[in-house]
Amino acid sequence: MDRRITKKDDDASGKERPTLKTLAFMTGLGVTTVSRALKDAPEIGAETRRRVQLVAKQIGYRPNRAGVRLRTGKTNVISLVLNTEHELMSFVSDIIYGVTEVIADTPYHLIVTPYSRSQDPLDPVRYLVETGSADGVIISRTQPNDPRARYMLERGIPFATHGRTDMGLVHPYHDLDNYAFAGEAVRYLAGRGRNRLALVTPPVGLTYYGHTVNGFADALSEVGASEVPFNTVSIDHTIEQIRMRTAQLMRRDNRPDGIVSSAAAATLAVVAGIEDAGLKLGRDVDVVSKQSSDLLHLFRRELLVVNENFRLAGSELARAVLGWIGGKEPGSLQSLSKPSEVLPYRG
Amino acid sequence: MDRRITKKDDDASGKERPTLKTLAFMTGLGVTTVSRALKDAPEIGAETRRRVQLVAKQIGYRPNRAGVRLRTGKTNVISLVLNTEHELMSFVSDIIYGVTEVIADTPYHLIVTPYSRSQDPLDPVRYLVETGSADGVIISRTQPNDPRARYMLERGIPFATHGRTDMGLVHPYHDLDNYAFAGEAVRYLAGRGRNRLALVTPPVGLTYYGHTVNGFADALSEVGASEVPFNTVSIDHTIEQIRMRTAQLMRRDNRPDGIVSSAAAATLAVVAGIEDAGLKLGRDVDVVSKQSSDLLHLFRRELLVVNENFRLAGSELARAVLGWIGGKEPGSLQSLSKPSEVLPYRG
DNA sequence: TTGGCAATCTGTAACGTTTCAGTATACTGG
DNA sequence: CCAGTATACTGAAACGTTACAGATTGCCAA
Repeated sequence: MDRRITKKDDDASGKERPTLKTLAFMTGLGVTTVSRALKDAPEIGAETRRRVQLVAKQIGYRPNRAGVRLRTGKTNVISLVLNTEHELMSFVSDIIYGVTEVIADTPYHLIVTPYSRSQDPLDPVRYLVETGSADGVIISRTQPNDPRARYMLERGIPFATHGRTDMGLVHPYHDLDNYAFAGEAVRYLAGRGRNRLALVTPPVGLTYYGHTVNGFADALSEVGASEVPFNTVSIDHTIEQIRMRTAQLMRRDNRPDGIVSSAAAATLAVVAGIEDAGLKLGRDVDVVSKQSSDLLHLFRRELLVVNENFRLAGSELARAVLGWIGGKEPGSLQSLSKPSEVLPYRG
Repeated sequence: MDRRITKKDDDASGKERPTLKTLAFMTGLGVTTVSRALKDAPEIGAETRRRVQLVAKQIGYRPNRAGVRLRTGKTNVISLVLNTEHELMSFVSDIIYGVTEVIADTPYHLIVTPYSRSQDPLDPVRYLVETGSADGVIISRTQPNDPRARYMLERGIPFATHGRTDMGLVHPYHDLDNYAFAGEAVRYLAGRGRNRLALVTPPVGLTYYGHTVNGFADALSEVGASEVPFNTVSIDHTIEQIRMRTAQLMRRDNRPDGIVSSAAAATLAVVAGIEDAGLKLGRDVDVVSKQSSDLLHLFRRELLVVNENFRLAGSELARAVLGWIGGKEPGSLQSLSKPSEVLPYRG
């Protein structure tokens, strides 16, 4: 046997990052044994196992991600796919923080995969799947018939959606009950005597657009109020557009006396529009708005708010993906948050 | 030669992701040749090179990240290290988008590495460096004497800081000129006849705290105005705290008639506090505030704003890190943004 | 002719991990 | 005492890539 001295036969020297080989050398075992001992394989003697684990802890052994990934295909990465144009502000950081909270004491890393308006939303997902860059994926801006969900379901890659789909396919999701939100909002406004209501909708095409619109409509007929159509804007429009069109709306004869808004940023614009039209919030019109951080009441105390917790959403989505990766049933990884009740300014 | 048939000798079948071996088989070359042809090595014949690259493009070859990483140590990852408690809202998503914009057409992925208040800020950085999880790092909340920067400089890992240090060590950074910001703000207020000014500072301990305070002080004496001390808050305090203490401040005899605020969220609280004290913005007191999205003017049109572009910051930071990784001089990768001028509400 | 050299190309080893197919030892029941 | 088997361990191969150290060919100068 021609046994040449190779570069690393003088292992366990000191400065280099320890590997299984280092551990094997230190314990006098084979790398196979060390590998199995570290993952509590049953065919390793109890004492050996403890010994290996002790040494590993002592010298701060951390498995090399590239090694694991190359051998097993497991990336220990989950990817959050984000639209870099639409996603409104604070939203994103909260979700990210929620996700990181959950994966903090797992080996998982979070990578952010962006896509822009010009691209097909399927592109980034296809990239992730084709290159095997992640073990799990989180997507938002979910549509009733979502090609991304369908694609990942076909390829068998675990994912979770922020928002539900409606394709008769089962997969993990987290969503706010926007049907309930819109309903609560309408009932609250009706309780204050408002009966000509307008809705600032979510982006047309997303699933929760439908939920919101339905909740709004159903509650309207329940309380016997009427809708003032306001289809010219959604929360995806710019501040300027929303503001202008709200002002137009509020100058009409049959202007609404109550508005339900699906997002805080849009609400700022709506209020500006209302005031542009010379009307006063709380007197001429009441506005109920979702918000994700507690800013609207600083803005105008007359605003009526419903809180949505995006940090929670991030956590739930991460939990769902990890659960699926871990072998749980996708159907058991779905969660729906109730919105808070409608909150007027308190003291 | 005992040449056993191994699992993958029947390569190039179709469904599997193509590797160098696949390309080698298809072109009839060795994997070494293919590898070098793809990176335009000079010792490969021009025609061979073109041929390999053509085939590679045709079948959509993408180098396996784990393979490259294992072999070379290059991760093709850059990490953004974030504090999950302090970082204020929209801030974060803008930076992320800025970063992703720059790395979009590079092989780099962005991973978000969080740390919480309870932890030593050095922890996540140490983790990244020790596990070799990234080729480059971006940190924020930079301090004059920043242990993280020092640590990474020692280890020789490329990084960029959002904000400058003051340790006599040179490294890439991007920063807003907060000295200029505070100065402009003071001069603007003085121009409106305000001469008893207070400052809502950045978090004590961060480098730009000093810049801001100095810019404020120097401009004060330049214009002959006086400072009303307001050291009880910084923009790291909660909305409630800022609001309460502003109200207290504004009820005192020697209350300021002008306030400079270092962050939009704090400004909301400041305004609330002003109004709690029964005073009117624009009449009793003027407020100049930095903001990163165009919301403050919707909030109160009397506010005077200075814009800070965090998306640009993200791009600059990413460019800086990539530049350093690519071998440029760290000293050449520093950039300082001028703040916008002070903007009153326009029509 | 021959030695040298440039131009192209190639096999092998190595990065760190897990899995497959064992091997060595001790113990069991007949 | 032996076959059979459970227990505890091990070497080699493989994942996909790059670097090192050649190998082969053709050409030119001496």
